[in-house]
Amino acid sequence: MSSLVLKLSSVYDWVMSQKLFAATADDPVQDPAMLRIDNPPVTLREMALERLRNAIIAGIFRPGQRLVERALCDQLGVSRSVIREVLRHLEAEGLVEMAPKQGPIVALIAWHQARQIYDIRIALETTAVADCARGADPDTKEKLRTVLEDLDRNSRKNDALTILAATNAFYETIFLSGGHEIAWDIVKRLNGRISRLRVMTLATANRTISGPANMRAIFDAILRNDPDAATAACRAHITEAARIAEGLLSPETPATIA
Amino acid sequence: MSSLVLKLSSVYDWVMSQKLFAATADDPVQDPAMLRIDNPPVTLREMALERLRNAIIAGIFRPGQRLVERALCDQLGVSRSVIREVLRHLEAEGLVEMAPKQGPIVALIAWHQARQIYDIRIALETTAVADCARGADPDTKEKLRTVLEDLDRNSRKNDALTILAATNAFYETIFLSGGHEIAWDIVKRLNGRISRLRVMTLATANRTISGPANMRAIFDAILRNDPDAATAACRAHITEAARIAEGLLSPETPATIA
DNA sequence: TTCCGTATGTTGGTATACCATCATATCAAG
DNA sequence: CTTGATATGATGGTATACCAACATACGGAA
Repeated sequence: MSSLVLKLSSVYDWVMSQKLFAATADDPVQDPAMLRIDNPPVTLREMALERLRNAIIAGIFRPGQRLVERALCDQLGVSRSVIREVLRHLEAEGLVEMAPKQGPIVALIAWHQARQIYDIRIALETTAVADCARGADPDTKEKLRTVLEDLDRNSRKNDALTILAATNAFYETIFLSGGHEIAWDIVKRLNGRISRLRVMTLATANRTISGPANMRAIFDAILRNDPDAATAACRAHITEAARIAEGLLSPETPATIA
Repeated sequence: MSSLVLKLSSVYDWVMSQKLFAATADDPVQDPAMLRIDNPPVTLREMALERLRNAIIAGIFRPGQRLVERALCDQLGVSRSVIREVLRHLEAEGLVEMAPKQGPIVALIAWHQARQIYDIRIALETTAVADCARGADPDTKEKLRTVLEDLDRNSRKNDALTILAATNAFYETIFLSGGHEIAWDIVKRLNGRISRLRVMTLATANRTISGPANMRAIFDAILRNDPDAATAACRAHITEAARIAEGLLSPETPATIA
């Protein structure tokens, strides 16, 4: 770990690949603002933020691990100003905590918190899928179909991070189709906080089977424009994930996952 | 506005009054960790964060207004490092946006976003009040009664910020009694983003009447341990607030409230 | 009068320097 | 062997310096 390096030199392509700009660019057909030159002022801070966030979510930095500022400076190749501003952002996101007298550490997650997160996801995601089932346009349905195909392909390879990305794409499509950008922001943030749990959950054998099955049930309900069925399937999906997560986390020490 | 000064000198008492530490100190009876000395490292950054956040929520800085870093340095009496880290935090909270080529501005709120926020609040708050109604202990009920009394007293004075604080205390009690700390964090943050709307909504005459009435209906339902009635009353409370807010915001220019 | 180029001042982005504090190690006294 | 005091190294908190880029104002030329 001491040799970990996350250099930012020549990461422009990487940044571009992260569709950082999806939030600002709408459908080119409808949005004349698409003509904007939009030379994106990719700042060091933004790059470092994405890097560090991904590193934490991917588990490169373990929960509870100290994030020594000067060490991060070396690893990322930027100054402390940048690192500290990034840490403030991640702190507000809940991914980093400030341990008293110690400085920043990767946030710990207790089961009673994870459970709340799953509950909130149920509340927000069931609303979103129901809305989507009520009025999904053909484009959305087609997109969901494509995402599910990707998921099926990838679920066989059992690459947790890839599956996670596909799952995110699935729900992102649902949320955004119903105009729930803010709710999606919240869910994204919450998912970041339980990312380790999600990876561990996916590693569970039966999860790679029933997870996609549940999502297909949601998809079918949306195709049939059946909000109630979609809600039920969504609730089942998250509830099951939460149950698996509880089995993984609950027996651990009283409040943390290391 | 140019003479605005938010000096931090000798604000220790103010900070203490903000119950910054409520999150770290639990019930002293149950929590032996309460014995900790806990010399709170009140950092300049934390003070500046609270100050600036409150200033934005209170409307001292208007939506869309530029937050020039060096000017804030003068107004708050701290260096740019502190200001910039605070701005990062507020940016992650959604209270501040980074305008391209311009720097930070107070976040604008469009009605289609405000509407989403009210919808999310309905999802989260109905869940919380239902849980509270299911298993509220006498202490919680007593606390709610006290808060409602405060509200009645203050609602006559028509001081929007005070009423807002009492309303927050009401819901905070409900959320925390059911162990929904994370949901309450989310709601708090969302409320910050629509704080102007909330103040304007409260200024509406009939709101000062029906708002407390709705909250009393929620309270009564909790007293009777009637989750369904509590849910309905809560939904009515938020829906009504949203309707008033829509009337205030919707006729405005296409996407912002200034 | 209009248009264009230059100069200037403001702003955010970045890096670095300094300081108080805390944790740890070392060592001496009991 | 244990306890306590001192020294030292590391860490976060804070302030400041420097720079590139942008916006604006001004002035001259067509």
